[in-house]
Amino acid sequence: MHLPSTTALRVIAALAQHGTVSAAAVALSLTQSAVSKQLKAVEALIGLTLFNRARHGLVPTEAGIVYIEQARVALGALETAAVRTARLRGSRPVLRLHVLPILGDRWFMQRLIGFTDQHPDVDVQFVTYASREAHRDVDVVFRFGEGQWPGWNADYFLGRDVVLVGAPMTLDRGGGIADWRDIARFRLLVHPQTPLHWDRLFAQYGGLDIPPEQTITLSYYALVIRGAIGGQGLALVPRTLITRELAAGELVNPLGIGFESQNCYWLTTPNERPREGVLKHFCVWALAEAARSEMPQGAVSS
Amino acid sequence: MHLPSTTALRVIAALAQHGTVSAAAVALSLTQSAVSKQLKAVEALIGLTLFNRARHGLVPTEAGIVYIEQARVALGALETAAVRTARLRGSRPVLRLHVLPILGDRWFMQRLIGFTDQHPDVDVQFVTYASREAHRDVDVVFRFGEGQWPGWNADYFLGRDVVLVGAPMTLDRGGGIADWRDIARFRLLVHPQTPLHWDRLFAQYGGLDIPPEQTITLSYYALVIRGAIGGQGLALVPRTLITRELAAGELVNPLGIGFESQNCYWLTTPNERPREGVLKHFCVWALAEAARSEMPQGAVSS
DNA sequence: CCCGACTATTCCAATATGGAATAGCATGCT
DNA sequence: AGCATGCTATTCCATATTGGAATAGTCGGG
Repeated sequence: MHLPSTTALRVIAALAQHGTVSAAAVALSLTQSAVSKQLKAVEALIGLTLFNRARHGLVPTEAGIVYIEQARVALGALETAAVRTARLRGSRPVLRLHVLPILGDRWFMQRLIGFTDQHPDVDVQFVTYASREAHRDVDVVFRFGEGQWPGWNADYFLGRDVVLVGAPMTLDRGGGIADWRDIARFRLLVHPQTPLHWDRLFAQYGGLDIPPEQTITLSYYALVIRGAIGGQGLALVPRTLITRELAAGELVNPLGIGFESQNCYWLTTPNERPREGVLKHFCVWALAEAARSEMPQGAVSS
Repeated sequence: MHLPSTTALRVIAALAQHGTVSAAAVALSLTQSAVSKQLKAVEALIGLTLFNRARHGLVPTEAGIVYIEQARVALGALETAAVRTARLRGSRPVLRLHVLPILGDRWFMQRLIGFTDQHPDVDVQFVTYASREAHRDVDVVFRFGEGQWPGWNADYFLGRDVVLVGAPMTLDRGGGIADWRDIARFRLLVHPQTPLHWDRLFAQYGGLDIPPEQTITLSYYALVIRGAIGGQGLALVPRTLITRELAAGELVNPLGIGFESQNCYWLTTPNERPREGVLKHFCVWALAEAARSEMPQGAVSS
């Protein structure tokens, strides 16, 4: 039997992550056409549909879920191989970063060049699909949580400042938001890893009951943001991840509603690996850059 | 960064298994040229040598060991994906076999057609690189051992009959074997999973001390057999695996020396999966075919 | 019923792949 | 030494695959 190509695997993973062919194409630096064909090729190979073509993008079928999972395992293995051999090669210093996809897309890609320009000798490697076990290979892991991980040194990175946003169209159509209670008139986009965000918000303002059918759960942050832009409903998103959209007016934050979240992004390094040399430079740079990107005035940039 | 192609991964895995470019090429149904190029491509990709070109084949470097391991993980994931989706497809009955490479190469490939001819509707799938965890996906696992696996139903398959063999050239050069004690004059090829075979043989005949430096340990059975054919020394091999070589005179079994091993190949099925329908047919067929292949008269075949 | 936001398809150029033949390189035998 | 042997590396070339640009098709919403 024929095996899928590695780009096919990347396509599957990217589709799962971004939810649409076009978005996946951008993420992979391919055209929509190429992605569409790769997907079709894999589906032909296994004789099953992997994604149901739904209204606003692709939804994995049962087979798709299985395949996505294994594609990630395979890609993870290749990443692990690359990282471990790079360490063996040891020609130039290697910095291995484990970055959650959303951070990679929305924060790192634009800014990392600032670091690599200063340190052209350093081989910066991204690890995205790695399993937990592969954490021992990396120098820095960016995590989402409350800042406590045994054996890891954690610094607040970004994302504490969570804001309520929606597309202008959405707000208009729903009659606008003049008071926080108006939120109840909209559909709410939920991210499974942070379902408590909404509860937290309502608690702050005094309570609000939203029936579950008025929420949409989207498996990736990227989808939540896209959904909000596309007018699916209101979202709660760390402000730093959408500075561009806020600046461009694609998303707006009515009444400045938001809160400080306990759950945010942290920069963590293994305790046993002291932050020195290149690693130290990187941590200092990343934390400074993150702080800068959270300052309101620094937020306006393409 | 570019990723290796999936054929490159298969090449790496096959090289690790067969130890030479040419043998790997045969196993993959490619030319030696193609395999050589793929290997070179991967080495260029990661900037390291994966195999040291040694006297009789390729020996993995440190980087090679890492890479081989991850290539197997990646291929295993793809196999798992294929198997699990095939089950979902469910168009025609699927039979998933986990087969050790040596059995696949030396026994199944030639005989399986006898089964598929009788059951053209059945989708027979091989699983080779699968992790232990993936065992739950398979219908039949061929294992090497003593026949006891909790939760598994085991039938003796083949390989009990272990014989001492060497290339005719080897035997001539070493002065022939007129008595079992003459074994001490030869180098012995050892397979790490069955190091006790030699002890077992010597015990049977009354003891013999072989200094360790007179042995060569080869990591795969395929290499042991190849080594014996190539004149590296004497080997202890299940007779069924080398019927062709014995018939062709490439290997000879002086004096008929050999013994019944406790460690041999077993056909096992999970207890919770009753042997019925296609599964039953396959087990019956495989066991009968194995028995037939172990009969001396049945042994002569190309 | 058209518009917008998608995905699928077609055509074509660029690239990668794999086979056949050949060269190169050690080793062991005479 | 010198040749035969059993490998791997390289070159050349036909073919298959890939990916981009443009185009067509699809679906839901105002």
